[in-house]
Amino acid sequence: MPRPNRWRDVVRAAAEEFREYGYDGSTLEGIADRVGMMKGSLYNYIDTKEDLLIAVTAEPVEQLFSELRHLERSDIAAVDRLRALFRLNVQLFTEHYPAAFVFIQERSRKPQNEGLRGRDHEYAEVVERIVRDGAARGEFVLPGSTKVAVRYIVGVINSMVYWFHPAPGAAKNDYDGLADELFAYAVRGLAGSPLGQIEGGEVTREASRN
Amino acid sequence: MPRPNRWRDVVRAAAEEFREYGYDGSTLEGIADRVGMMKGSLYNYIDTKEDLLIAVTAEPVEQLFSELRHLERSDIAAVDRLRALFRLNVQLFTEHYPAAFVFIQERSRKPQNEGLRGRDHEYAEVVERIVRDGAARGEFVLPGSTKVAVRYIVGVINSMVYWFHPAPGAAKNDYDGLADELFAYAVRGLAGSPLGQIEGGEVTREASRN
Amino acid sequence: MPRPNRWRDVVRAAAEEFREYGYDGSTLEGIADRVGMMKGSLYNYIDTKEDLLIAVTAEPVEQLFSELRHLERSDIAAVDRLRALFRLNVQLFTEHYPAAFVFIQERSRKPQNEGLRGRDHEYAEVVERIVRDGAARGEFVLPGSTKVAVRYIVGVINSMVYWFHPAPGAAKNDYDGLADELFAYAVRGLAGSPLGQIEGGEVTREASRN
Amino acid sequence: MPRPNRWRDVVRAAAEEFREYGYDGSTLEGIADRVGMMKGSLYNYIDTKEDLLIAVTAEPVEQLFSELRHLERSDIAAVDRLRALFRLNVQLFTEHYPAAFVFIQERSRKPQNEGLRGRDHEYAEVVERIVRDGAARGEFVLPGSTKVAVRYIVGVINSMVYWFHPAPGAAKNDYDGLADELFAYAVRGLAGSPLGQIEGGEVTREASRN
DNA sequence: AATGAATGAGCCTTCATTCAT
DNA sequence: GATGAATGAAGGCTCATTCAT
Repeated sequence: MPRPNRWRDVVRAAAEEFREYGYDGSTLEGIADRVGMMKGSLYNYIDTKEDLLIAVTAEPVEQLFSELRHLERSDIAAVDRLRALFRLNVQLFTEHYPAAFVFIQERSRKPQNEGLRGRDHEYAEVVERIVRDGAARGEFVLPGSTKVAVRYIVGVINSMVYWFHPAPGAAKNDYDGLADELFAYAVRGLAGSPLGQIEGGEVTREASRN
Repeated sequence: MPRPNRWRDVVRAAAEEFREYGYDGSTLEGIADRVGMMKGSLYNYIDTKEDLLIAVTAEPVEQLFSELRHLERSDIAAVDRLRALFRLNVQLFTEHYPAAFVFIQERSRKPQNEGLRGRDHEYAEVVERIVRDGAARGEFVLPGSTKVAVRYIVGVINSMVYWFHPAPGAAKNDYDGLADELFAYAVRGLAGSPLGQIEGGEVTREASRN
Repeated sequence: MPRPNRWRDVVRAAAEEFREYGYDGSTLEGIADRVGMMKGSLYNYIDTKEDLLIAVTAEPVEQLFSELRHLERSDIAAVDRLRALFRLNVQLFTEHYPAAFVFIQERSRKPQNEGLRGRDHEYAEVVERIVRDGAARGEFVLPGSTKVAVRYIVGVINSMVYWFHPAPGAAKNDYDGLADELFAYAVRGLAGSPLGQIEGGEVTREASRN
Repeated sequence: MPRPNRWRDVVRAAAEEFREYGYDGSTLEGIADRVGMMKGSLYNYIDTKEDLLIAVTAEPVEQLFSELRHLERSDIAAVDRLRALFRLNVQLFTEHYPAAFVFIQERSRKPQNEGLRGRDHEYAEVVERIVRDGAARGEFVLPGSTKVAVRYIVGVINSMVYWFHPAPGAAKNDYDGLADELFAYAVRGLAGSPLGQIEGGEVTREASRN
């Protein structure tokens, strides 16, 4: 009788605990409780608490980057790549909400976290390539430095974790409409040109119910 | 030789410690060290560690809200109010960087923090009034719900704390240009209408050096 | 080699420490030292220091009350019930001296201790029933209120803890003679009727060696 | 303008604080609060906290012993001396309730307290002389050792502090009746010879209202 | 793999005591 | 005498981590 490996449960529990109390505020005992084991048993899976932080974010992050690589290889307009980026992120948040929250929230912690910070930086570089490309092609008009433009986009996307709470059990694409809506703001602003001019990714009203 | 009251020093030290390690990761001893006193002495000023979190954010937050009230009483276009909002925030970040960072970072902690969360909500309401007003006047065009528009703006502003590091000793208005630049993105988007159409608050290139 | 559970040791150590320094004057470290563990390890058994106070007194107190219930069900004269009560208490003191001392000493502490105080009151009620019954049967003659009579008896019994120090390793009934001697004073006073009139429980001189 | 010396207030405050929380559970700040001064100011009156414990009990104890000396010089029957002893104690409790409570409660604390313990012993000696004398004269009949008889009497008297709460503002002799009532029990026991045989000190029913 | 007891370092908080003003 | 700030030594409690079973 094969005993199911509980590593996944452990990681999920850790994600939820970190989500709720933050990394420092979380307790190995709290995590063990969620899984239904003793805190000592966690050390059959990890060496240190920090391992859990890495594990929590690892898979979702790798998945995102894998998809980002696909995206960057595609031969579409910068706007469309940007729209896809928004969707990818919303999909990630939908499927891995706690992990995503934890990543965003913990990336600026002092000790260690080099891993998280490094990934954060890589992500910004992806956005930067899209922005630069779009600017070069005339799709985007940057009134200032590229850097600010990039941070603006990254900020819009990351700040979602503070207000976007996917319904439990939501499917990957359930919030694509929301992604498009936010994307629309990012690209044409609050007062920007009419929506019609941005083709594709129809924004549905229902999407913003969250 | 008068013994100066060190409450201000204590709050400043706490702000910096929280900034660096987060609230949970911070130590009263660490804070006391920065002030140059024993950790026990802190209790001449506070009752619990949590008091420091409140104290750190209290003054800057009150200052911001006081200015927001002024702003809301003014009789200018919604766009202009929004631009002013961006400047106010950047000025706040400039003058109270650690406190602002701590506020943004800690507002989603679980235990307590009702105070922070309440202020967070109030802030969103201010933005909401500006957005609604602008939409009513035709200054803004909302393709989706107001809620998302508001969160978009709030997100753009708040996410600054993760990349905006004012020079030590910077003066209040040193980064108004940066505020305008970010404001421009918020209002006309990455691909929006030419900058010229948005009067006032000229964006200077130098502003984005940070 | 089985690791024995040390809860009993912990409780015993706590009883001795409390006995010696009082609850407030006692230290978890002091208790842990007696058991031979680190103070932090105590928290595998308790949640707070107060738990130890409860644990120390719980078993002896329950044992006493269990025996009191037996006693009250018996169908003997009030004098005899009272004599039995004295013996029960002395036996309790003999077997659980530190715990008994701690109970008596700490029951009037301010914070909490509702448990102790409640038991104290229950005990007085048992005595009251004996006294009332004896008065009704003409065995006792109360010159004043029942209340004072009850407190007189309770006082005589409780005050033993301040001078009665059972020999280490003493057996349960080793001091029954002492109990009878004290009982004799309680019932016939310093100047009372000759001892012979009170049947049973012969008072031995040797008993008062303590 | 003569500033009234607050030493008395300090001692009274300490007595009440000790009464309520015990010596170890009491705080110099709590005491200072009652007097209306800062805890640091207490050190204008004392050198250490222990000084307060001594001060609290000193005067009442000295007063009692002074009266005991008078009593011992008097040439009356042992019974009468014993009755006077009960009255003296009740008067002391009436006039110095907190102090008396503190004395009784703290005398068995471990560190120091040699002073208190010494006085305790002296007191027992006084009682012993009365008991021995009464036994020699045939006023008392001791079925066992003198020691137990003495401890019996001391216990009856001391245990009063746990149930006797004089009305605030009560006068010295307000509870003489209660003293006599208790004395009656001490001398003739619960089942003893009729009250009438013990002359003097009429026991009033009202006395036992407390 | 899991358990539960133990460890040891560290944290928040308390408090008697000191001291410059 | 009084004040308020500071000290420094604990003390209760937490928690990541270890380990024998």
